Amino acid sequence: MAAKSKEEVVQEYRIESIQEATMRVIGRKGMAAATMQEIADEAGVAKGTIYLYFRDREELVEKTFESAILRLMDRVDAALDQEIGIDAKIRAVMAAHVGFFGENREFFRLYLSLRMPEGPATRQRRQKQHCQPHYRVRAEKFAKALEDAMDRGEVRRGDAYKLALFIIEGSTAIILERLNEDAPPSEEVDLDLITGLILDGIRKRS
Amino acid sequence: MAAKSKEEVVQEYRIESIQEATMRVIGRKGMAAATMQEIADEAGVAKGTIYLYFRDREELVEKTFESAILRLMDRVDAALDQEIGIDAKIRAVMAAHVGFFGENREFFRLYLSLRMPEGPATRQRRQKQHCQPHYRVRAEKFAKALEDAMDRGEVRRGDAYKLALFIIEGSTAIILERLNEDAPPSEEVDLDLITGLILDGIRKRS
Amino acid sequence: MAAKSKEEVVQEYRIESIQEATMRVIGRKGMAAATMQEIADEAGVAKGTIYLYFRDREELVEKTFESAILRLMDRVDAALDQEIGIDAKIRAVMAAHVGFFGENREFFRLYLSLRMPEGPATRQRRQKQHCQPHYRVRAEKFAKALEDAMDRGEVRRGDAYKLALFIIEGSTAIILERLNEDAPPSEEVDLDLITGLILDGIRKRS
Amino acid sequence: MAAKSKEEVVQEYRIESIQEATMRVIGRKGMAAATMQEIADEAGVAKGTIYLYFRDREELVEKTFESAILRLMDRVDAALDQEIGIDAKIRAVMAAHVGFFGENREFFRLYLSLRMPEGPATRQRRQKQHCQPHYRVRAEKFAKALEDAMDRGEVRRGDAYKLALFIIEGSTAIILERLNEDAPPSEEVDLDLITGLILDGIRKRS
DNA sequence: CATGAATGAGAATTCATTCAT
DNA sequence: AATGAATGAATTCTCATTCAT
Repeated sequence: MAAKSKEEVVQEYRIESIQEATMRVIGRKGMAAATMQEIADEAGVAKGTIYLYFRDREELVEKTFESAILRLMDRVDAALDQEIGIDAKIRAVMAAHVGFFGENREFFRLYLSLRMPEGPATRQRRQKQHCQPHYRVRAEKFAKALEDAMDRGEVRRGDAYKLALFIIEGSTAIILERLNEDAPPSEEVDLDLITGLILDGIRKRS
Repeated sequence: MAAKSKEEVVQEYRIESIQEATMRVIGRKGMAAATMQEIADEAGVAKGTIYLYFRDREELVEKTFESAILRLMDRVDAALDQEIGIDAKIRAVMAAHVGFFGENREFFRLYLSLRMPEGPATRQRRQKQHCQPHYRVRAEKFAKALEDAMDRGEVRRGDAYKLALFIIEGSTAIILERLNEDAPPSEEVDLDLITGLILDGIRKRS
Repeated sequence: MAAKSKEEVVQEYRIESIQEATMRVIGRKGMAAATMQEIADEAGVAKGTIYLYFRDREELVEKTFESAILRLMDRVDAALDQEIGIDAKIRAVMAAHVGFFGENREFFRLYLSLRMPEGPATRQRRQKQHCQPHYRVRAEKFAKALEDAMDRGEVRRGDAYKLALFIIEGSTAIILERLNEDAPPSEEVDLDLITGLILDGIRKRS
Repeated sequence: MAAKSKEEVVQEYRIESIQEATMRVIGRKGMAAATMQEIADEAGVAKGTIYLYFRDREELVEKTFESAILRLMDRVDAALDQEIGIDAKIRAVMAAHVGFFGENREFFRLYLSLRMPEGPATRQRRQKQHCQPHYRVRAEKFAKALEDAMDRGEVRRGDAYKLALFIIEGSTAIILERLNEDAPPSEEVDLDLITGLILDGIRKRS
């Protein structure tokens, strides 16, 4: 059995604590002001140690972003994979988002900095952006669920990918707003708002 | 008549061309990699000249962002101020966005970098964030239009501010996606998609 | 006879007001922080105008220093040229210093920056130091008076030049201290102190 | 025994060699023209290394000045603390000065730049002037010795602080003159001159 | 003559990255 | 493997000087 050697365990632990430190520091100072030194201090390791596990700052940030977003996507996948109606599915996906960002508030800044593709010709100083795929992957997964619902007649036909983009970004805006609110309403209230909006729009119907 | 002296004209021209250069360079390289030197080169002036018109890099970026966003908001305001139903109004607002971003593609990166409040404790190195207000102002204006529509019975009652956030961010995602598409569909198609989604949701109705 | 043309008068007036401005700004900000812009503003002329009358910053500062020190030296010369005993002469010289610095408080900083030879190999960025001569000239004039007094038997024989240096710098220290005192004593008191020290030393005699 | 760890030794060595380089460069180029790059080159380290040991240029210059002046003051204190008559004491103090400046010729320019309080409103760009105290402290220590001598009847009563200023600055002038002389006389000759002048003045007595 | 916008060399400072211990 | 002192490229910003108007 894949029994991890002590070295592997230590290694994984290091990687994790460095990534957590990275997220905390970027969450605190913002992407541009987060220095390797401060990240190292936060992680309780020496600056040089970081370079044993990550090629450079860019890779560190990217991998940190990726591993967080993967955890988010795991939750979202779990929601999407359920055999439930599109109503419940959307609600579950949104609940996954709300829960994740609530538990990982420091991820916020990192997410804002890297979530979107930066278009062509980006590869400069900071940010060489191999991250773009995730954005698409996430949207595509959601689009797939929408297409299934379209097939089942639950949802009107349309460009599922763009709908997915709209829904993800729109709901993210609300979720991030929650983080800034002094007294956010219960999750239920915001979830109702989001799912209601997505499913039925804002138009009043008799 | 407020006849502008020659100096004022020249001054305005300088400011404009520097801001345009700023937008182009940030559009090309990204916020972090855009250096004063490259902006100066792009604008065809010396580095020092920029400092005659802007206190420092921060003010340059901020003012550049602001003047662009003001142009966007002018268009949006024009759309919102029309005496038309919420359907048409939303479509007009979205059309304003699509048009603006289509004409100002370089603004994209700058917009992504500065549009959102960065939450508490941001005031670091770069970005003292006087930009935040615009984000809220824009959302609030839109929220006001929604509230009016609620009063008129066109729209279901709900948290207008959060609805506005959702709509703005969601539609922005689609608009930005257009910029990356090799062969974007006609504006009409995307506008139909967006307004349809906002007004009626995705649910299929018999 | 040398009737000054209007142009010459204007020219002299310009030079004078620029030099006065230079002294005031250096007096206020210190040598290093005094910029051409601020000097121009203080003088009420454009930056470029200064360069019509002075080759560069260095020449401006030097000439400003020189013209002030020449005024000081005129007073000192007047004191030295009197046909009076060395006691009275020293007192008169010191009175000239006290009076001059009292009237030209802004000169203080400039004086501190330039008074002394800076040794070999100075010619750098700021300060190419053609000013050194004055320091020596002043000391030599004073030394000449001491030598005369030695010849007349009023003063013990010794290295008149070094005595002069000692006396000038020592008394300057006291005079500058006056400028910093909130409530300086009457000039007479400090003059008694200085001349007493120079002439009779500090030793108590029966 | 406070055995220093190797790191501490290395650290102290670095600090010392950077400070020595600072003194040499300022001695050679003058305060204003001494750049961090040249100081680094002179010290044989990289520019960045200096910033590991000193916050900024100002702190570097200040600390360099201070540590030199402290060494001078140690010597002066040793002279002042001796239980000897004022004659011998003054001579010893002056000998300390002569010796120190002879051994630290590069300190000269730094000393000229920072020794004196620059009067009110100095706190500008360069020089926040924590250096002022030393000037006063040194004068006050010397004044204290003079007061003791007054109490013992060796010295006439008078404003001890101003006398001290006079003596320090006056003798410094002579000592600095030595540094510029091609063939300075023996120390003894100058010391005789200085102490004679201070104690007995220049007046010839029968 | 006077102006002041424009210039660009040059200075301080930061920080990702390396490498000897 | 871990460290952290050292590095130096890169960046921002300043300001003396020039020159077209």
